[in-house]
Amino acid sequence: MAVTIKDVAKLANVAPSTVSRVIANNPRISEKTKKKVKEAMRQLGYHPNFIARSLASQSTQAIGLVMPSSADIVFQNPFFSTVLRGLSEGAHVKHYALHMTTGKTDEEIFDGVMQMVQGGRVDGVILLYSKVEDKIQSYLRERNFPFVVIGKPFKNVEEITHVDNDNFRAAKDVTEYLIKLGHQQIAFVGGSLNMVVTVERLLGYEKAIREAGITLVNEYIVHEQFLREGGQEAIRGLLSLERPPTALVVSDDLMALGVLNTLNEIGLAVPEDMSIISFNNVIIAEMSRPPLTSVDINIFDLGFEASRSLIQLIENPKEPVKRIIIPHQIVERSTCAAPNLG
Amino acid sequence: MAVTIKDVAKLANVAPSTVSRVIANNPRISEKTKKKVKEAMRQLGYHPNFIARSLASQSTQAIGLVMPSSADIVFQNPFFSTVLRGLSEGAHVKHYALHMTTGKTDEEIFDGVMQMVQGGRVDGVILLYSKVEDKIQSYLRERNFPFVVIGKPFKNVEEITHVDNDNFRAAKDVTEYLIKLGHQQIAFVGGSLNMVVTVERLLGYEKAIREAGITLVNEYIVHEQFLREGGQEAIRGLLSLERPPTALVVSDDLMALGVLNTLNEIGLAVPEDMSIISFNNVIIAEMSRPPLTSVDINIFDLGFEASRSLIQLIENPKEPVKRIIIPHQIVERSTCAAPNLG
DNA sequence: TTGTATGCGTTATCAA
DNA sequence: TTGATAACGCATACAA
Repeated sequence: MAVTIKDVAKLANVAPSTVSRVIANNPRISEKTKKKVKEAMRQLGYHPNFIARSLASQSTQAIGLVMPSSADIVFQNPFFSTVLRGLSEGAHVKHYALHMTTGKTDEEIFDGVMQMVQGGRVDGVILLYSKVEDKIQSYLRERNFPFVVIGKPFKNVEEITHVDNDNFRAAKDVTEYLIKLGHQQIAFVGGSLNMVVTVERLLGYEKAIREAGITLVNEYIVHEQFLREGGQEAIRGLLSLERPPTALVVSDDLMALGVLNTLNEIGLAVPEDMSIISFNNVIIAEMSRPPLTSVDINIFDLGFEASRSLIQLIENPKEPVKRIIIPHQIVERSTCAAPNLG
Repeated sequence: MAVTIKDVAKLANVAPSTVSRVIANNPRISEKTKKKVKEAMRQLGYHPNFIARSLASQSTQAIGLVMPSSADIVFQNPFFSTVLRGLSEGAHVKHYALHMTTGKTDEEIFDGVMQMVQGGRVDGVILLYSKVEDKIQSYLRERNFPFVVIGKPFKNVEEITHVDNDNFRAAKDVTEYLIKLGHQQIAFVGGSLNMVVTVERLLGYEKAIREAGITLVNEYIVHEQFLREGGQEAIRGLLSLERPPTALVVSDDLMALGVLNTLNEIGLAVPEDMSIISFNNVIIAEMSRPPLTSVDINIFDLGFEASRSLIQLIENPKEPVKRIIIPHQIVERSTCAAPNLG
């Protein structure tokens, strides 16, 4: 058996409650006994038992992380390593631990969340993604359980604390950037419309197009799981239009990489024949050839701030709902140029 | 307050212990009361409290995950998303939860492990990497705490359950593959020698070289954090030798991508002027141009088996030490060819 | 087959 | 400033 508070108490000749107070750094305790107790702890190599503490104090000092479906290809995205880093560092500041739940199906994930929450394993939850219709968000709201979403909640935006980029604005910026370069035929290549981020970026794209007085072409809007072979048809479809686009707004770097490859196979040069701008600016953006012009959304900060906000929420339930917008910047590299008007 | 075992007991007109037995699926209980209790649980929406259960049963049903330093660039490697998936699915089978600890420095990470372990937050620990001198491994061994390492332990291999590839063999295979293609000047580009995996791969490479009767050239062995600009000098150094290599064994896909870019800038064609073969076969291996010939090490299985083994170890402390070797396969793509003997 | 009582290692509420 | 003592929610040995 491990050494407990009682062992320490015995050695220090005090009551267990006194030891507990020393641990909690209770001010109403004499320097002398504090020192005595600390010495005993050191001697015995005492370490507090989190489980017992959690049970007694009804708080775990742990944050639950909800990942997207592990079956989903987005799970492979370096995005998650990076948010995780931010999340972890944010939690670390306040000495919170990280508890994870994943699952293959939505059902599995939901069960995992229920277990974490009702099982009292965590004090709060962070959703690492935002879907259009999300049972989990409703569930947490109903139970009034502290949670934060990374991304924009689809419903009840005003009532859910979330950390997000202004994806609408970012997409608009990006599209205007292409327009300024002289492009008029700009296509949008996005992921699943079930993800709020895709919706936002699509809307921003459309807004920019409209504001520029360009007519929206339905065929220019494509949604695909764009990795590997899958994306090929979509791109070929785009190129077989009578007026094929001269530029692409791609919703994710990994997708953009797939697009780049497809274009390469077709024999189109980037940026000469086609401009591409994408989002997230993960590590491979700068490692692709040509290096991707991409929107840096500061993924690390997304995670860091999410942890911070959740902890605030946990420690002060009256904390007002917050919406934290992490800034973004276009990182210009080599995939955008003026259109080839040949 | 949440609904507890007592509430259920009251409603079902039984003792709390009876409810507890129903939960535990104790066979010594009549079908009738079991049904009655289950109905009461359903009616009240009862969920067992994991914390209380953990305290009483001295087991948490949670696995602790130790990641490498989040400051480290390897953290960004898609490798981790994939092991995580495997780990998660393996744990899920036996209803274990995942608890994470990360940190920027080795010190932080070590503290995190101590807290997890001594704080009783987890029943066992999985190390997601293997370093040459690792305080954490010694610590866990001393305390006789169940743990599994993904990779090969540097010390006490016979006494630590681990899940690994035969990296020595894989590197040997790969080198022989290049030799068979006709290469005689083969360089090795690896990561930090503090990682056991690097050491193993280097040894395999050397073995193959020697067995083929080729003399080992010290200048052909390079260790670098090869991402981004950093790798350039190393590659340029290699190329400025009087007899530059015609092929490269690169210890990681991401590194290989960096190498590919550098070669591209220098104006060397792959595989015509230089063959490259790398390890891990993460998603970007097939998305690079040209697509990388890479060793698939079945990352998912690495994680899956690690979870399984740890759980076995936890549930049966007498479980013998195991060494699980996950098979590997060379996936031929487009970065290897016969040397250009021009 | 079921109920009673005790303990798991803390925190927290009273008294002293 | 400190010490008893009762929770916290569940598991389990022992009784019945």
